Amino acid sequence: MPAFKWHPAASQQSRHAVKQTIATVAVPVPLRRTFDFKIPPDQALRGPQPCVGARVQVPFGARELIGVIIQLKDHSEYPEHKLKSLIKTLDPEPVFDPLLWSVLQWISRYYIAPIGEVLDTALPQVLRKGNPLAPPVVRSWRLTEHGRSCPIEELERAPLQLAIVKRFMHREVLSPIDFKQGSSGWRQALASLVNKGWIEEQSSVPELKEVADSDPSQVSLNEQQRIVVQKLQPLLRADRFSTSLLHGVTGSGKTEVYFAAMRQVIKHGRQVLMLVPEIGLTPQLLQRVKTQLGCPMVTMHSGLNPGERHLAWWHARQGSAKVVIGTRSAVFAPLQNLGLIVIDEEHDGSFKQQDGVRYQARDVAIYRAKQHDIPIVLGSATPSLESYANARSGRYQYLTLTARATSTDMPEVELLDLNRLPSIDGLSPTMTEAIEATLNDGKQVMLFLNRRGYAPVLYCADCGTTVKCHRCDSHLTLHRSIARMRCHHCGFEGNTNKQCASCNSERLVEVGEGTQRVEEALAQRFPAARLLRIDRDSTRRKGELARLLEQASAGDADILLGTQLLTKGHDFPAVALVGILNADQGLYSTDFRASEVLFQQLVQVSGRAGRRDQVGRVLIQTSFPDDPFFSWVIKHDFNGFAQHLLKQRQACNYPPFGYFALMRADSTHQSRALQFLRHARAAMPCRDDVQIMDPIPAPMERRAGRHRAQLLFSASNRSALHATLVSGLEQLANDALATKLAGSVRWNLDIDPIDHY
DNA sequence: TCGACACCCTCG
DNA sequence: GAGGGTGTCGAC
Repeated sequence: MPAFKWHPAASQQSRHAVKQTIATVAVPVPLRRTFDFKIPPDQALRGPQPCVGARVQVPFGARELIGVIIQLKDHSEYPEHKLKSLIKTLDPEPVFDPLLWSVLQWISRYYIAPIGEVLDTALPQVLRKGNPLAPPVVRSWRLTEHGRSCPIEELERAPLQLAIVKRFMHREVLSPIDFKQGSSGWRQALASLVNKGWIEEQSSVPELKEVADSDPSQVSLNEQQRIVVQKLQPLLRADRFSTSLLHGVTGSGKTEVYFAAMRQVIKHGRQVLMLVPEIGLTPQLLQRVKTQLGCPMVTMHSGLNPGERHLAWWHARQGSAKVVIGTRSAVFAPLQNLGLIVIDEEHDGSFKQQDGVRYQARDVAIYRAKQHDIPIVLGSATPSLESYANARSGRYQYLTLTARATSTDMPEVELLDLNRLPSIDGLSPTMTEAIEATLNDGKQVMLFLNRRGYAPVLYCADCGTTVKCHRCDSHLTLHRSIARMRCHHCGFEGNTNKQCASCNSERLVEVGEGTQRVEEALAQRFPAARLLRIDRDSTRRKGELARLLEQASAGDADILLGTQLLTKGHDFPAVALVGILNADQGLYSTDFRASEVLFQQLVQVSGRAGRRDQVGRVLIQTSFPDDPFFSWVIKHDFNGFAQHLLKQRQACNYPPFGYFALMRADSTHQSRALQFLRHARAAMPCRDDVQIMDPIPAPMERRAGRHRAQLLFSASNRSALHATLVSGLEQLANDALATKLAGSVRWNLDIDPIDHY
């Protein structure tokens, strides 16, 4: 693999190596290069002896940054007198273990991402800020012998201290959270008590508790699950790299298979990493992991505060956590004793990081498994075409679960032709009747509409003007309940006008329907039904989504109405009818992946119908009922559809047969983004096996006040694409005009992009 | 003459 | 990406 100028090959050097005087440091800036610093002589050095992989504090321009040592050497290419010195070293040892280190180096190479940013994303915030590489501790206090023997009357003139001592009568140990509600003077009060020797302070690392009520033996597998687990056995035992795709229809019980595999690995004293989609980390799943695996576990996801994150990271690193379950970024969890990686819903888009370092966590996980020489299991009811193709070609072991675990049949799917059925507020009469019948049966209805708000367009009946966002090329969506117009692309929010801005007409028409409009219509039509709307607007507050989902699956709702938030891996056992109110967005999209995603959504959402011994019914409203797309949907024929898509993709050399990279640029100045990309294109070396398109404006040219453009690269071979980009970027850095443009143009590179916006 | 702002450059 | 330096322009 080529070594890049900005990214010298790093070898994990022993910290006892010959004394080196220069440290090459990766700093967290979006620059694809590293910087050299002088290492002060021993007596002047603050902190432990520098070693590769350790954090250091360095002067950087007018700032001081925390970076990571990439290399130690005795000579710098950069003039000696211009070098600055390390301010201090922070770690006596590398913060990353050698295998994770090599994964991070690979990410930087593969995604052509600045190594400083890569390392930065892999560290918990607490360590990024330069805190010591030490376990997060909580302080607590207990009464000393002296305190016990003293008469509390002595504290009569210090009421707060008295109150604290009284608390120790009920509790042996008190920690800061016990004082959070109380008066603000508790810190001083505690300090005085410590001074007097009444109480003593201790600090400890919060321990991971074993689960008390777990019962790992309770799980029984059905025949298919047992066969799959048997096939996994040799791979789990082999102690070498292997990739398996577990393709199981919705409700087939993939989770039980994961657990069986995980249990076996844990039994042998190894750790397990389980990645789930952002939405998938629900209390429901965590409860199952806890009770069925019954071992110390940590979660890693965006809902944790920095302290909690650090604690989870620490337990993973120490090996005290046997299972780490988390979202995308958990792929960087420090696990030295890793024995298995599981990726649930591997097709899910949330595994792709969409800003900063644009990595695909599934692919990183596979590379990580290879480094650790361990098995990885990808699971989905609707695998990504990439994984599916790999499984069918034999590169991955292909495991299938074709029957639902509870022996219910797959739901029956019917199409409702919107051309023939008049729909009111997004609901055709047939749909309304079906909802009514289901409610009368005392069963749950789930409705899916991938559009939030009340109406996506507000249109003037007199002059035809629509209300647009002034910062984006898009319409403002009406949110009637709060009487605001919102842009779903930049977050702009404005008041609703009673009159048309251009002709003052009051005949404003609400065109199209979002979840709020349907909610209103349903409330009118079925006033007795308990209605739960689940979309980003109704779940804005933290934890609200989990709460609503719990409420829904507990059966405390008759109609669930929601956007794609509803589609992902949550069990609603009582749902008997699933209605898809508009399947057509995505059917004729410019994005070649749109139909793949739509199919996945339809299958996932249909899969919510009819679990627990009742056959469900799925109704899909569409204006294109004759589109061949639906013939596969109706038959639940993922394989047929996937084969069809693969043929199409192969014919035009699209992923997974060809490889894409997308360079995006945006600027406040119209045309500058395009101009920059033209320079970028010109800087790229020409070769037959890499196609570079002409730069084009993005599908939504203006967004949040910035003009956007993109440049698409495609190749039938990854390394050719990679080599082109690397040498092209180097060339681009020498292009004076491009550099000048880059001042006002923001740009980024997306390797294996999943959407082309 | 001052401050606001856009632009540009550097960062070891 | 952030911070600082420089140049431009309008207001006072």
